[in-house]
Amino acid sequence: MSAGESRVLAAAVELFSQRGFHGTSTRALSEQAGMGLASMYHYFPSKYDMLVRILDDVMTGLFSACQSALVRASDDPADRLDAIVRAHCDFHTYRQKESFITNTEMRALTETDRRQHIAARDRHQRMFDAVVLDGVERGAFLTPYPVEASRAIVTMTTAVANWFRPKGPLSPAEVADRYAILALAQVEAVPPARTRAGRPDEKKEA
Amino acid sequence: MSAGESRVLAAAVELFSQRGFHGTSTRALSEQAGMGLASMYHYFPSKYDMLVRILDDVMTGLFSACQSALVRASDDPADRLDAIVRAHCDFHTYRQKESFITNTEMRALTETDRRQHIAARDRHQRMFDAVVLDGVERGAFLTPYPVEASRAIVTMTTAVANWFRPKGPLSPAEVADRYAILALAQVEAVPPARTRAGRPDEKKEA
Amino acid sequence: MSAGESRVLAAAVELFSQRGFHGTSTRALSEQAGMGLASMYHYFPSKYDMLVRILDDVMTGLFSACQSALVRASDDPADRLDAIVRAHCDFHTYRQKESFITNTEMRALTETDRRQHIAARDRHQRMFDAVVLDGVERGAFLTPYPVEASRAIVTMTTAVANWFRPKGPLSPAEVADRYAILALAQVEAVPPARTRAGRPDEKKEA
Amino acid sequence: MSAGESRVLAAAVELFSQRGFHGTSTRALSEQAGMGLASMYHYFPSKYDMLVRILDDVMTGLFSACQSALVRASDDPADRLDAIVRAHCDFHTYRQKESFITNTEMRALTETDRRQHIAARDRHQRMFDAVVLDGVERGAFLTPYPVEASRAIVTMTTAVANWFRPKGPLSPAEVADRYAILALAQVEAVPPARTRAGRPDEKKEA
DNA sequence: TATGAATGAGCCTTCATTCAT
DNA sequence: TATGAATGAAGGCTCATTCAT
Repeated sequence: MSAGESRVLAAAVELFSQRGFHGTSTRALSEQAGMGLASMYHYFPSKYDMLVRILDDVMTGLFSACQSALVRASDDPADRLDAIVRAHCDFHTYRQKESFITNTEMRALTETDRRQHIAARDRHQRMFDAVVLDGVERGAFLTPYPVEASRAIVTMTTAVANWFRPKGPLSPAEVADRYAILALAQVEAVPPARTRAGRPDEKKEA
Repeated sequence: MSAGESRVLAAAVELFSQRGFHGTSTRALSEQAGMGLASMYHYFPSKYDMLVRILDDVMTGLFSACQSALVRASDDPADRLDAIVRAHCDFHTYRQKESFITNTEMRALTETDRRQHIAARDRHQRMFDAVVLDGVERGAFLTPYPVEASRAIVTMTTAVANWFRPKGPLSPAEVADRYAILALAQVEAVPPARTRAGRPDEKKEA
Repeated sequence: MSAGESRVLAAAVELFSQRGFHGTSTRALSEQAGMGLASMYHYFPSKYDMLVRILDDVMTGLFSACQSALVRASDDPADRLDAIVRAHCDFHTYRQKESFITNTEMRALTETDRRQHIAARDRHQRMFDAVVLDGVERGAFLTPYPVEASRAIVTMTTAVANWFRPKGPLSPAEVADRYAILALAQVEAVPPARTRAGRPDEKKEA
Repeated sequence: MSAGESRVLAAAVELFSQRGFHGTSTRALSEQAGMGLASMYHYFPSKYDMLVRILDDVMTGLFSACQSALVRASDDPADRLDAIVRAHCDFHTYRQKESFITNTEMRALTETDRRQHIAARDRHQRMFDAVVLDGVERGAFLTPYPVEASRAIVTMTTAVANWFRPKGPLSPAEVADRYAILALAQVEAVPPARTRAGRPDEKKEA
């Protein structure tokens, strides 16, 4: 990756995360990148391609980070969940802006690109599902809602990119620690038998 | 609210949620609203004002929904958390599009409006914090990380607006049920004593 | 003239003089007139018609004011010039805003209307020319440039509408007094024999 | 000044003088300038800035033209007035359109810019005042109303831009000659003792 | 590699006017 | 007489992109 290319990419990450894709003009990008407007077009054929590049990088990085975390982890379900949650969390603190863009600008993609992106997200979600379901099968996790728990874990960890501040009270590692613990709590617990009044639309999956 | 006004607002909710604020043109809005472009300006002085109106309505509605849920709930901490999570969850399924806009378009606000909005979100988050911390004080919740748990609960429930599909497998009530259970699991559990290798940046709040 | 009509006309005089014809919106006019936007159209078929009405009134008023001043004046050339200059001057202080509009908004007229207006201005100018030329013929005025003097007198007096302030140091009558004197000075004087180097384009009327 | 810039400026001078600032659309300007609409914005950040530029250029040019005329003139009061009137007159014939815009579009300026512009006009007027008052002090001019005469001279000469036609009977130099003579006549003359009936509002400065 | 100049399409908004009530 | 609602056209300006240099 040439120096110019990475300057442009950094500018896009910065501005897309601050103002959104449609809220960022090419002029603003070129200023942020410290080059003339036309020069950017030597590195990317269009503004849109910068977005695609960022989202692709994020999904690729996220996937491989989680995968290699699992590879390094033991066979213990709790360990595996711990590992993948930490990896996911770290990614969203260390590469916060790119992650945030991924969370918010998916809709700027073309139909085709969006389908691809969603597919990648689904594959990613399924990595978490697999860990949780494996734990349930092996009796390590007791949650009656493994799929919902898995999704909740991914979304709450993804949201770290929305609120994390490097100068805040928690370091990335501390955030990861705590989110790993919260995640485990969700899957290990068995819900208390609780009587609650039925609600009008309690119909599906009953 | 006049008929025209609500048509415009509905159009804005629909398109802002699909394409984002900056990605929605006033022409598209007027077509969606079924009126001439200039006619919209009888109801809203600008596109921006539509956004502000939507975000204000969401924050107001969210706040009052959660507050009245707490009013109706018993004094039991688990009951109170259950109530507020359900209320929050319901809001994000029943008023999904508006909620989604709130999640994604905050950055389109002016500095002043954004500050106000963030203040409202903070007050809202503190409602959850208060419920969790109260449960911890009274010994009902054992989590060592009440603030993080509270934030995780809010964010994972907020994210419901991102993925929920009315035609999906779960009804809003079922989603609310399960998220209430997952939320409780996060605060009730005490983390297992677990030995883990320290990580390089474990420095803050140690 | 109905009450509504004169309110509209007063609003038009006020705003056209302040912001110009093209710089005044119908909405601003309706607010200034204290009525709804559509109501104005009961009194004038269009914004343009208000302008035409104002300019017509000015030209009519100006013409008759000057003419009746001449009727009342004696046969003495100096007296006649004095009378017409005072009348002209008074009109531009007492009906300052309308006069100012006439000075500046002629170009907003359609081709046809502009021709008519210019014809009226020319007739008006010729009233002054006649007074000056008569004085010259009768030996009362010595200026070698009666036509230029006449134009200069009209334009400098017309410009009174541009700078006169009712709260300024001079009353309308004082302005008229002095301008009458200045006008007489221009026509009565014979230029001193003055030797001056010729200038490159001294060609016409030589 | 780039070629594009002066093409835009020439277009603005042409159209603003014909139709006024508010009556000229940017599209019309771009056609007159022979370039695309967006291209104009390489040279001027807004239509308004073109106006400001024109008015600034006029005031600067007018000021320096009059000043250098005085520098070149002798010490004789009549000579000085002759020089400054000629310079002023020439400016309004040679740069007629810009001058005309200055006469008519001052009101399109923002409050701040207008104040600046008026200040410049006042300084300019005071140049004339100084010449006339100096002549009076030194006994060369006998007019009892030097300030009014000075203003009348400036306004009648300024109005040359309103009526002068290059193809008309008088060359710019001839106009300047005659206006210099008319101006001198105004200041040199002493008004005849004239008895006139008082008028109702003869109150101020009595 | 770099960029100043250029532009067609589109942006948000306001325009003068009409019409049903 | 009065006006709220509506609109097609036009307003000034910015957009992402191209191209000659």
